Amino acid sequence: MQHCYDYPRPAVTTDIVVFTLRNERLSVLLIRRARDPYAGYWALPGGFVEPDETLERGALRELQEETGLTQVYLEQLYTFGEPQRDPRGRVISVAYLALAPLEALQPVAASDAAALDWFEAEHLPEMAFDHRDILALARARLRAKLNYSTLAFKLLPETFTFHELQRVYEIVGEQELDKRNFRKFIRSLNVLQETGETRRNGAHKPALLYRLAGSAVIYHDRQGT
Amino acid sequence: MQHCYDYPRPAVTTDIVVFTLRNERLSVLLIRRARDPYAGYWALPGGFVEPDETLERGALRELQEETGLTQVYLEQLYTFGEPQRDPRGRVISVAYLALAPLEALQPVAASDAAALDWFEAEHLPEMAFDHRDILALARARLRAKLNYSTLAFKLLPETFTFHELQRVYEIVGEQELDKRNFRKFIRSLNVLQETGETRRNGAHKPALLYRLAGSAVIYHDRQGT
DNA sequence: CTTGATAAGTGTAAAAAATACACCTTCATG
DNA sequence: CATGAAGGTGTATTTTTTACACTTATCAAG
Repeated sequence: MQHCYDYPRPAVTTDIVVFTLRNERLSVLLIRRARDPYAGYWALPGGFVEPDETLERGALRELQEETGLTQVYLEQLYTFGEPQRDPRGRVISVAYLALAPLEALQPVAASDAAALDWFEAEHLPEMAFDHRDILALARARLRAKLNYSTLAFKLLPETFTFHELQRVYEIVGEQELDKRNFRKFIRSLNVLQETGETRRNGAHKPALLYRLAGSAVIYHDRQGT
Repeated sequence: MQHCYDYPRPAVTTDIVVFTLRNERLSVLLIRRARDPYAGYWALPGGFVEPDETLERGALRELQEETGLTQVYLEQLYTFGEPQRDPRGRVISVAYLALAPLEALQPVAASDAAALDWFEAEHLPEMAFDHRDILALARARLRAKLNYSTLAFKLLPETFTFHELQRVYEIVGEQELDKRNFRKFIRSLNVLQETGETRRNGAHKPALLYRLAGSAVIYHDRQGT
């Protein structure tokens, strides 16, 4: 069945940049393209938006279909619309930034795993379309928002230690932080809740476990995107 | 001539929130809709993206066609894609934030002026579609970016006095600022260039005129969108 | 069960940044 | 040439950020 319009229309897709921390590295989930264009190259998960779904639901659906992931934090990143970005024709892509702890990402195995892999943000393979640009923007955005949002927490499981949280800030922010000052900074956000539990982690004092307070807002200080 | 595709495609439009300062108020340019849906309501300028133009060029073209404006600062704001946002069918809109000094906006008179008007951001008329939401987001974004960007300068003509710049920050930020501290803050950005000129403005000391240094970056401190 | 190794957890002093605040300058007008 | 009005300037105080070192709880090995 054909769908006809009086004027030409672009195709609209979503592309999702899924970041997680693996082996203390910021990593992104990519799919190896089986067919042309860019056969053999790696691409962001994503696909066409369907008529009755919101952009965000479309992104979540594509992510589920292509990677099996369902439990991720998602926010809109930017819309890419260069006329020549896809050689097959005009394709406008609404890019999303997704974050999740590695634990939430095991469903990846559920799908066609051969074509799926994690890459360190520092060591990307040859990428299809303008996906390298999209990824670069996602990374810059994530890094910028670290300091005035609670995005970092989205890379951790529900409960976590102070040190784990600090590592997120250090890895994403690409700089080492002072332990005492970091704790002071986080406490000043007033978003931490003690769980009462501890985690024994080796031959030393066990660490207290925290969770993000349910009432925690995403933005603090200077609000913005 | 019909354009046919194997799958349904949404229409893609741009909508542009043009802010300026008028009578010491943050104001936005709206167009009165002549026909249904939302006949008689006010809407943001914008329209369909053409096959061979970038999203940004499309936004600039629509702005020119509908309002006569050509000299504005433009940045992408957000993409709105709720399936029901337009009763005529699926329309995805890439919203842009535009800023310009009132002086650059006289071309407004060039177009069908009867249907065009400025509204104070605080006193908006009944608006079509989800344009009120778009406007609210644009306003929040502008305000948030004041403190870590040079967006405020985009609301001023090429040369301006310190006091005029302060008024921009006060009006957009919705709070009064201390004169001496403000000057210290701006100087610390290192983006001001003295023109050597002054402006006589009444029975008092004339004000020095400045311009934004050509090398000035948009972002300072914490970079981000 | 004592000892040593390891990461967790804590406070204070110094430096930097942000804030509060008042008077002199320059010009136009009468 | 006196007056009124906005332009322009510096310093002291408070707040925030940074730098920095020792004690605590646990495990493993002797």
